[in-house]
Amino acid sequence: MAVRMKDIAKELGVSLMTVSKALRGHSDISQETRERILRRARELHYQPNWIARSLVTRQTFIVGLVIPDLMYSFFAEVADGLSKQLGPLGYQIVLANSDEDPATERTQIELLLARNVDGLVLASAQRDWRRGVPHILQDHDTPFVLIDRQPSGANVNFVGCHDEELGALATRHLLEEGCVRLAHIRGPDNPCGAGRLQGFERALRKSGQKHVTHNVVAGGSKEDDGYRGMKELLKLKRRPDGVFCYNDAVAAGAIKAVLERGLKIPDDIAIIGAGNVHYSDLLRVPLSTIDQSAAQMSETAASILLDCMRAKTPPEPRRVLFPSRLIVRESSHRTASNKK
Amino acid sequence: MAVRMKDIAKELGVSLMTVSKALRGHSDISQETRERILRRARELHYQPNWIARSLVTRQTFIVGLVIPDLMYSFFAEVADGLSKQLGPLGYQIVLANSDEDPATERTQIELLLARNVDGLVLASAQRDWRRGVPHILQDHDTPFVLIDRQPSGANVNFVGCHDEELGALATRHLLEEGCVRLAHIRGPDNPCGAGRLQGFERALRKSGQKHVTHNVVAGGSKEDDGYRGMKELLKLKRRPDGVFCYNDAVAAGAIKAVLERGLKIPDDIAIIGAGNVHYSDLLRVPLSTIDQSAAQMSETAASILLDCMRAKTPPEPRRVLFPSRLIVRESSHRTASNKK
DNA sequence: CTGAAAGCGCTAACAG
DNA sequence: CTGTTAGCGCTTTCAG
Repeated sequence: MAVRMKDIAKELGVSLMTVSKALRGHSDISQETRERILRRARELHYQPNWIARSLVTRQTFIVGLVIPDLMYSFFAEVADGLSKQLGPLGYQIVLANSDEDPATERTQIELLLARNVDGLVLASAQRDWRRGVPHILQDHDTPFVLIDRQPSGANVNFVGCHDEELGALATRHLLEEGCVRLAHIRGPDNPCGAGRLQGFERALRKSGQKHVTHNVVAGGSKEDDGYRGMKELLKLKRRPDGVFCYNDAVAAGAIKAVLERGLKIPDDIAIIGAGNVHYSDLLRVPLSTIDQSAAQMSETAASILLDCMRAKTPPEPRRVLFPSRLIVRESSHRTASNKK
Repeated sequence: MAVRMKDIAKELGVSLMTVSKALRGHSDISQETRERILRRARELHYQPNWIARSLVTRQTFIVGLVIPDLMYSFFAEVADGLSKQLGPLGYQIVLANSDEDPATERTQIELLLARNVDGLVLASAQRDWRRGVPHILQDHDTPFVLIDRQPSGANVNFVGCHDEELGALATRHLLEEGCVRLAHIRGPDNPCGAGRLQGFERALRKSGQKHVTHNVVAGGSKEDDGYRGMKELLKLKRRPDGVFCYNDAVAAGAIKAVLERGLKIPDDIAIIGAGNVHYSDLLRVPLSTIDQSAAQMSETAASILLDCMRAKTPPEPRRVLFPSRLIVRESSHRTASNKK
């Protein structure tokens, strides 16, 4: 059994409180007693019981991170960044994987709240934020920051990028590269997937080019979804020559499907993803993508969360949008001869 | 403020105990009272306070996962597998990133234990397991499973593969492909890195081929380490024609360095990694690797841990070694003409 | 079937 | 400077 304060106190013939204070560096303990206590505690490998401490202080030094997927390296990067920011301050992170399912996400959030986490970072899988999660979160006054997935018109902390712009940026790039039969393998049915789709469509409308056609196929957020989506596109009589994929994982799947079919990227089909995942320049065909600054995002999310956790009264919600940055690599960069 | 049992009890005019029992489905509560309580609890979105509950039951339903790196997708796969196994049973996972540093790892383990986690999964960064961690773990009787990183001769739960065999397998493959100037970009200075290195050297000795030379360069476990390691190898007068990399991340970095130098893979240099990370067949040059069955590993680790957590008395430590499976892709597969 | 008493390991507030 | 008292929200034990 682990040592408790009581044990140290009894052994040293002082009261439990004296031990408690000494251990936490309270000033009103004599130099000598403090040292005696600290030494003995060290010898016994004493570690304060955080469960007990949390029960009274109402602080757990735990932050919950809810993400739809760990395998997609974008969220692994977020998790990594968050733990690097928060770890040195004594926080640990509880990971909850919603697997892109709104109901699972709800349950996980509830559990996290029941554990009295000090804060929450959510890449939400909710289709409609307003009806899903808010009231659970509002009952508890646990601060939270949404990340990556933008909730439609809710006044909450958010760090991410403007999805519609992102979609438009990717699409304009394909147009500029001379693609005339565009397609989009869309993401999940949530604000994020919807936003990128809208950006795609808006950019097409604005381009004003009459001869440009387009298609949208169902996708998702994972590699498999991209693979299937692209297969479907390849069945079309007039197959696309430029495809914007919801994210890099989807794009990776799409590339696979194209190469299997024996077509060339970008000559036959140009491809662009989103996320700028850390290995995307090492892919079969180095992947063009829209950078979302994952590292900075998690850094910002962490600092907003910290502000909230430290504040007495909840600060005004902040929304930080990082600019979408186009990164052109081989998968979409057509040589002059290929452009029309 | 969140609702407590006390609130429900007062409101319904029953005792706190009755609520507690009803909520946990105790049989000795009348049908009617139970329903009244359950209904009200649901209406109020009551969630039991796990901190309080844990303090008395000594169960947190939290499992700690300590890994040296999240970005290397192998561990992300482990984290994912673990949470998929344990999640449905009501467990959540606290992530602790040791960043390949033994001291950080120790601190993280101590914190996890102070949080009374029910169990621990460790991909340990300790150089020498015996002097590092055991006594911290033995004081607490928290069950734990080591994963991937094999401790030298300690009788504890372990799930992973035989590193020396893995190294030998990779090396034999390179020899069979006709490489004659082998090199190894080694991993961290721990049993795992050491084992793979030994396998490399053993396979070379056994091959008995006199004209085969070899080199070993310092590396690490990340992409950068591989990049730097390969750069160093490329400086040699007689540069290697076959390189075994500690893991896939290192191999990805190595590939980058080779391509930047304008050399061909596998014709000029064959490369093989380890881990069979999920995107390795999508890499610039599809990566040959040794599969370590990440998914099955985490599944097995989870089930061993569960057995321990449920058992009254600690079961005999189990060690499960998965076979290393060679996966040949383009990065090491030389055409006949290239073989000597 | 229901509830009162005691306590998990710790800290806040105050009294000596 | 040190110690006492009173909980945090829940469960365990045992008496009604």
